[in-house]
Amino acid sequence: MSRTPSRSSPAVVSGASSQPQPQPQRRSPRAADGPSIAGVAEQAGVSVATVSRVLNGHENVRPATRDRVLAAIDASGYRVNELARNLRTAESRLLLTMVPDFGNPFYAEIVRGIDSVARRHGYFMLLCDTGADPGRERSYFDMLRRRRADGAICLDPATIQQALGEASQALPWVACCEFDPQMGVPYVGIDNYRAAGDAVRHLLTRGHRRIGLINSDIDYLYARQRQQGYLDALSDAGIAPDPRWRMNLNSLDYEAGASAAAGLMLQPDAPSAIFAVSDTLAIGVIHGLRSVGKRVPDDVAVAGFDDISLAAQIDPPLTTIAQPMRELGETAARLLLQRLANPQANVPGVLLPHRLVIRGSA
Amino acid sequence: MSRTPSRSSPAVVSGASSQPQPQPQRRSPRAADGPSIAGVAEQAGVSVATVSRVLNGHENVRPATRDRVLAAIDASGYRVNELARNLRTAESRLLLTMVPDFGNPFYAEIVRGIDSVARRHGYFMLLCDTGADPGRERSYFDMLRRRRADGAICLDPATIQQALGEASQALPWVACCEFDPQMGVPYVGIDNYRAAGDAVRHLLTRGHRRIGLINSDIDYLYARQRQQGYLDALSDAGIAPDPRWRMNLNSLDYEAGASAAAGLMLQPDAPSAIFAVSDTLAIGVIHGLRSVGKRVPDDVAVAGFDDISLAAQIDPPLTTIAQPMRELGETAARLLLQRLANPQANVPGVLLPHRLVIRGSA
DNA sequence: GTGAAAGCGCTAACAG
DNA sequence: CTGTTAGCGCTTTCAC
Repeated sequence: MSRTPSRSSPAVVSGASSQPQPQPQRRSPRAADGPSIAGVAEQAGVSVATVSRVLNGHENVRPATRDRVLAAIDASGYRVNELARNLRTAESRLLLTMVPDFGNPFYAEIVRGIDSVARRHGYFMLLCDTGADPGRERSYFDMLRRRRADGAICLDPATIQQALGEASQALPWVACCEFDPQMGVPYVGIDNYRAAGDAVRHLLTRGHRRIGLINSDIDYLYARQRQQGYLDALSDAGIAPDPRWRMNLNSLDYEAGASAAAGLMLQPDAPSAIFAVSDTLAIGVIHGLRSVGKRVPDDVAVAGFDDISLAAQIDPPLTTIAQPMRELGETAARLLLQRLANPQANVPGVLLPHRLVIRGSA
Repeated sequence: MSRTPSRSSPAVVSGASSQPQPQPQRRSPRAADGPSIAGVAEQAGVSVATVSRVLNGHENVRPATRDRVLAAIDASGYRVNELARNLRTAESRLLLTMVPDFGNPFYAEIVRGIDSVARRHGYFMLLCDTGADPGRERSYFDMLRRRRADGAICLDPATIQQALGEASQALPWVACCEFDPQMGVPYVGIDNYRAAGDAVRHLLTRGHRRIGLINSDIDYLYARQRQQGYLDALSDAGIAPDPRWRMNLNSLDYEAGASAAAGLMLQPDAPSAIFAVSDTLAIGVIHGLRSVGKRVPDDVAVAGFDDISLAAQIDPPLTTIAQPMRELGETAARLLLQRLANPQANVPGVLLPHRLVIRGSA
């Protein structure tokens, strides 16, 4: 077998470094880094302005000249220095996406959506894992102020967004999934209240009366909205929700769901169904249920939320609320691009439809 | 319930945009964007050089002057324009990380490792999903040439890395997980050959003789190495590997694993154990096995590779080879930083230890 | 200690 | 059509 992993002593297999501690030193401004636009101009026998024109595809260049420039570019292996271009045009063509945890598959698909429209519009996307930490969040917002990025999409808890306060109001950003309509920031999300109600009503339809809720941190607006949807759906059915059926977790990890479910089952009058506000949680719940000898859905039914691709793969397949993840990301990116194009226009808030997906778990 | 999702018509809930098609226009260079360093200098009654000095924490500034500058900065809400700074210092402080599919949880943890050391060294990390597409790969490498980024970490298939050819040899990048030692590019990874052998030998120990291999695209060096490890382990045990037990998939999705496993079971003399080269595949395999009525591990044992956090959660818990994902990422980032700090130093290739984790599936 | 001035490489008027 | 020129905002010698 292999040695036990050891942080301190990776096995050096070949070569050697003369610099054990990485201590980046500034790259010399005058490094032999290939030619600048001036070099190309000289080589082609034209002015830098002309080179710039062909670089940017302007019309007013005689074909012969253009060809000469192109040849010079080719011969010299020239590449524009975007740093310089960006300074001149006052834009970085970089978009920030801030997520609380990019290990969660839910975000992966959203981020793909953002990335695809960003790229289609000539922007690159920088993915930032904030860990739902206000400090990190703030430091990323600072990138906007420092012109490191042109705009941002924030998926962090609404509470954190609010903490940024009015100071950030004017910055070019939009909220995705988590948003406070009052804040005046463009947003895209779903109707969490109704979606949660749909899930609970499905459980009700299946004959369940004791329905537990495994919720995430209440810092998330979606957590509050889904809880309300759950509460009201129960009340509407003439059921008085027992507070002991509800749990709030500060993590969406599988493990968190597993131990929460196991805990819930310890109660004398334990729920016969559990609604978890995230598929990752729900998958953990199923695991936790099994660990205390409960069968799903026979002993306890489980419903999740998001419909990540994994949901259909586990045993039993997960009944869940599908969010249009890809579309959420795409819309967020489009809203941001709109705002960038037209800073003073008021950009809409958008709600996308969700869908109940019934599988084996409930 | 809700309407069916529709790509073309998101429900606009509030506000309205005057610009339906995002058509970014250049931000005016002279925008009212807060003061520049010159403004601060004027306000503090000093030169821009002095402001720059306090900004960068240089020693030779009289405390009184420093305070005056700091006050001016504070009062004006000044933020350095990193675009300008970057042009001047000829570095972007941006690192690229290229992954073939960032939906795979395996990469998430590696990327976290990269991100943490990058940030600790004052760099931001741009995550790029190449989809294992050479064209996208190339375009990201171009960011290095255009100075959009200072360095890159590539997790894409070795075949693609090689396709980049010598042209990229001089660029500041390192390979992670996928690497060709011959290429002269710094790398970090594990001993895939031995790791695969360890997995297969474990299956052998459990008494299995007919062991299937569900492999990924052979473009990946790891796929070839793990296959060889599998083959040799079998041969060493005096078993002639049946080619019908082997499958190559061009995806690591759960679905791919599921249908591959189902297919494998159709054979007359189907394997009694399956080694999948990725946990995501293995999870799909278990699902696929179940769908054709096979129990795991009683009818068919399953071993995976990676040890993503999900592996312990599914039923049955997955026996797998653990890769030190976090450490792989951290090491890759450190190697890159080393290379940046000292371009001509030859940076080492590093192999990190793996570990067999025995759970319920095999 | 502090200031003046020279660029980093590029784009965009403005002339011609 | 093409060239000249003036910066974008910052860092960094080089004087004083």
